[in-house]
Amino acid sequence: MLRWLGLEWDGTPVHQSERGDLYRDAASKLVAAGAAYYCDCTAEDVQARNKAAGGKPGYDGHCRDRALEPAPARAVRFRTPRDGRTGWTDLVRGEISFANADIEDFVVVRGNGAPMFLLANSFDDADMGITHVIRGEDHVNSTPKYLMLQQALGLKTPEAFAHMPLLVNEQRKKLSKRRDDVSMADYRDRGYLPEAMANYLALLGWGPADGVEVRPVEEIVALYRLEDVNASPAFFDQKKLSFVNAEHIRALAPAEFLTRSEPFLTRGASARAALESMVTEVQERVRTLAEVEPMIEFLVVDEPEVDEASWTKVVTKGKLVTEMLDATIERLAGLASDGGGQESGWNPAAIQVAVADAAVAAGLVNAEGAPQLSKAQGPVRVAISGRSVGPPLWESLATLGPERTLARLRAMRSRLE
RNA sequence: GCCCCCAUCGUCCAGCGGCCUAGGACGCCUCCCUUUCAAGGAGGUAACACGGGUUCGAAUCCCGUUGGGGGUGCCA
Repeated sequence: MLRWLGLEWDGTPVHQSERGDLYRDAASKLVAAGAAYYCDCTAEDVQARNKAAGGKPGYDGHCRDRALEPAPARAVRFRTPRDGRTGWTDLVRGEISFANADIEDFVVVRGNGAPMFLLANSFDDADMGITHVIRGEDHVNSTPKYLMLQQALGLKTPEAFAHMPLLVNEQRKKLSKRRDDVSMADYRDRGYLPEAMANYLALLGWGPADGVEVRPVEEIVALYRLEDVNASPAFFDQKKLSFVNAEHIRALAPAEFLTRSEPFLTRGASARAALESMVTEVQERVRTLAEVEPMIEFLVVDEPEVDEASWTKVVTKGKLVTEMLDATIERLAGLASDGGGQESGWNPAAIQVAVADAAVAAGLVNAEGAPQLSKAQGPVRVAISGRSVGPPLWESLATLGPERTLARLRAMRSRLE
């Protein structure tokens, strides 16, 4: 998924599950140095004592000076300094610091011997030579612990931290897996381009100085600076994502658009051929790749499904519908038989002329007697596609071909008897 | 509760003491173009949370208030 987004990584992945011994060793060093200690308090014990003490949460340091020996079920806790502060300069937030006294003695290795994530994380980062720790704002509070651990272990701390603004939903709550659409795979499957995704995501919390928001990812990479990221949470706006996606789709070379659309075509070669015949028309209209097939479906299916709303709008409320259909059938039939059955006359320009003629014959004209193409095309469009909106009509008819076009026009005409 | 962070149009971003009668983008609305829909063009709608300072001068600096978010596990 990172690769889909165009993100690469250095080195080989490190699996924390295979490095348990390393973390336990580190914890032992901590204990030996007096920076950590064994604790046999259960969660219930701690809770009970806290309740008795007035209900304040957190570990009370019960075992801090008991000098317990290692034993099964005994956890290792880090001995937090009682005074002083721990802080850092955050690339996006500036100076942040915590009073050490506010940080409880946190568990580093569980009673069952399993190291805690925080220990593994801070150890691995130093071990792998991580220079920049870039993560969500929700990690701010654990950063002092991370720092304390590395310092106590004598490890090198990262050059810089950047705590990015959280992405929030309409309720202004942090995006969550359960509630919100956060799956990249999902966006990919819904027809969003990876470059559009990367582009839009970069725009949350940051903006290019020149104000050009939609642009190639390489440019964003060149322009992006963590120091310029703002610190307030950002709403993930699907509407704007759609816009950005549409822009990136339009920026594609037609051949590339075709290739990218391929996975979304479920109707095989005929769908591909249909799309090929009117790529640019479709490309310009679609906001996601998932919208491609519905737009050309009428060219592929035997009988297009009739959309109720379209029928009502164009047929029920329309005027001179039967007249228009009759006249159109006549002209197009003539056009189809022109040139002794050759299809040379069946092209968008000729079709437009024929339909315009039909409009005049049907009486769909304006005050000057010119054909009202906008009204005239309605019945024809519904007849061939079942819908009142779609790609340009002349091109659509040209691609559909005379036989199917006439058959559909006649079928609709008979429905109106 | 305690700790940390945040606060400019509905949304995202710009603004980092005077150029701001606050700019751009998405959305929405109007008009133009137009064979529908898109695209494109021209307009419009709409914001510096509040209160104190500092300063000749604050959206910009400081303090407080309010509001919002995040964190507070022997979860990752």
